[in-house]
Amino acid sequence: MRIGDAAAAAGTTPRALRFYEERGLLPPPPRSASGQREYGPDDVARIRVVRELLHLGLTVEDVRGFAARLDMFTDGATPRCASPSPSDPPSPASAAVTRRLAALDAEIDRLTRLRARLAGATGRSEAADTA
Amino acid sequence: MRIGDAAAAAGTTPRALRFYEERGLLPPPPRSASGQREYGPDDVARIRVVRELLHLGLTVEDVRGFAARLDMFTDGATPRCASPSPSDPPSPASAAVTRRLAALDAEIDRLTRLRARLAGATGRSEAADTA
DNA sequence: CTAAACCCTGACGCGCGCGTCAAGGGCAAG
DNA sequence: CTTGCCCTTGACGCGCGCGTCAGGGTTTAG
Repeated sequence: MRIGDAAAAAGTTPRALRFYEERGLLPPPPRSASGQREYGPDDVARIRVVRELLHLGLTVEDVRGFAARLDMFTDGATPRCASPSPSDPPSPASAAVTRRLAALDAEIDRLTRLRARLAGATGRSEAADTA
Repeated sequence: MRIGDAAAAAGTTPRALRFYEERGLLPPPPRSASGQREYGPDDVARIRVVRELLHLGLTVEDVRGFAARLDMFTDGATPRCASPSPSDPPSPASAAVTRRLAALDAEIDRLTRLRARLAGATGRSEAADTA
């Protein structure tokens, strides 16, 4: 299948696929004689995984870090970093997840404090909780 | 005083002052014969107020919305939107604050959900709370 | 008088995940 | 053959709050 169909099958756009490829999230697919990209079903599965990871808040940089091992996830539905033994060398994936969690916590923290300061300085006093 | 001194007195940079002026957060100050901006102590106070509001999470757009009434705050230390009667026509300031609070809440909400999904999908389960 | 330090305007850079336009070539249907 | 949609690469746009450089003029201390 060509890029448009692959993109549609994965729920995204051709532009996004070229972007992922350019940034190293997808391997360069084979080309037809005229230079057009040729994707297979496995590629579509991989694209879905990449998109899931991005939607989970990982950055392009994060995902590129362990792009080579992404095929391990293409069979399962949701990526689960099972830890066989608690003292394994941390995989680049779980390291990226840890960093992202820390970054998210820091940002949530910052915004929460900001909200408190803004509400406090203007005389309001509701809470902001949804978790 | 010239722009460098005014900026230093307010704890910021000349570039920021020109930026505030360009975006309508500060009134254009008088110029010397050679075109250099001339600031007074009142201007410094106003700059401080603008910076406080920005640090409180208001956007440039927000602050520009009620820039004309900012002088009301230049004598008090912390801006307090006292509400004389609970059913007043909302000032542009408190409207902006309300919008910012809502935007902050929405963003905190989004990040919190994102964090939960990321933690959940990878098998971790700590909480993220600091408020 | 000269050099240093300041001021001016205008314009690009940043970080992110693509969207969008531009200019050209390919591919299947009528 | 033509029509019309799809593909290719390359480059800019976005939103925010300035930082930073370029290429000048001004002011001030020695």
